[in-house]
Amino acid sequence: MQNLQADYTIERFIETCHEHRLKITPQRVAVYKALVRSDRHPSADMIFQTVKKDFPNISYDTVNRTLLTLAGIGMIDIVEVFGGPKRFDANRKDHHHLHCTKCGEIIDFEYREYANLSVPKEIAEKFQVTGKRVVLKGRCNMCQPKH
Amino acid sequence: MQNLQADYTIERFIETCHEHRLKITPQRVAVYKALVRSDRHPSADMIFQTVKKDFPNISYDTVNRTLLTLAGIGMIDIVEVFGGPKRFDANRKDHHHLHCTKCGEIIDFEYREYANLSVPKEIAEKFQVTGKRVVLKGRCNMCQPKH
DNA sequence: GTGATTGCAAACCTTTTGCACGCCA
DNA sequence: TGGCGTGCAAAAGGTTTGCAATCAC
Repeated sequence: MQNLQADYTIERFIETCHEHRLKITPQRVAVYKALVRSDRHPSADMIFQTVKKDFPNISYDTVNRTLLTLAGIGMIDIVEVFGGPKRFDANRKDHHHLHCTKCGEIIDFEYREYANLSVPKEIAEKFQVTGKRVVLKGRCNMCQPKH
Repeated sequence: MQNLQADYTIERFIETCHEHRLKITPQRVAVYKALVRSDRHPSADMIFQTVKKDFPNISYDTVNRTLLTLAGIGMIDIVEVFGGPKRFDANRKDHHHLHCTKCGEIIDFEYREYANLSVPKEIAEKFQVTGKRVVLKGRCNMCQPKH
């Protein structure tokens, strides 16, 4: 997973914020860093718990609003879930998801063959597609029924 | 959308309930029917509003619990969302989703070419895949930026 | 009859909102 | 300085839980 994060730099973060007229605050930087460092699609609360260690005074609200703001400008993603709190992702690489229907975990994977997924013509005409993802559902390693 | 629903019969519903030792109650039948008739991935509350017309005494709880129970035995699906309440789907056909990042709508589509999506070998070894879905993100017809 | 299911109410968790203060540009 | 962003507190929305009464089998 480590290499997935190579593309992120704080400089880039600052640049993108400027483009969108967003102020650079220590809180925003901290939230973004925490998200980039995680590979577990954390919820706002998980990020909050992490950031609080360095920023004891930060509020949950700020974390949540920052995540929504960053998602709004496309700097991070909101990940599809099957219930429960929103989960976020700073992984900008083309990747796909395994979803365990038992424990709810969402696991990233990359797969070249999915890169060229075509979009049906009728859809491309009406719908401006900005992202494609394959979601595989099933039971993860830990949740397989034992015999 | 009409044809998507052809496969559903109450007989089948009853049969599956029996297999799983679930009792057939009027509430369960009503909830299931309401879901089958909808093509909009309704939330528990949307189903509740519908069923209430015929069943003024049904409680939101019963609706919600019924949906979770049916999802638990695989008779219906919980649909991936990007925040907000759980959404359900009784469409058992192989289909895929358009997700509008603006209004949040999730739209079904079918596409033959996605039927044969391969699963990476490393994943097939560890992960018991029970479903595959392509999720396209973007702006729907209504939400396209106007010029 | 008996155990599963329902309806109700309270509790819980996440997200949203309004506002005054403080900080970044 | 001006306005955006933060922290706080309250409200709103969705989901879960416990329990007594009821219903399907």
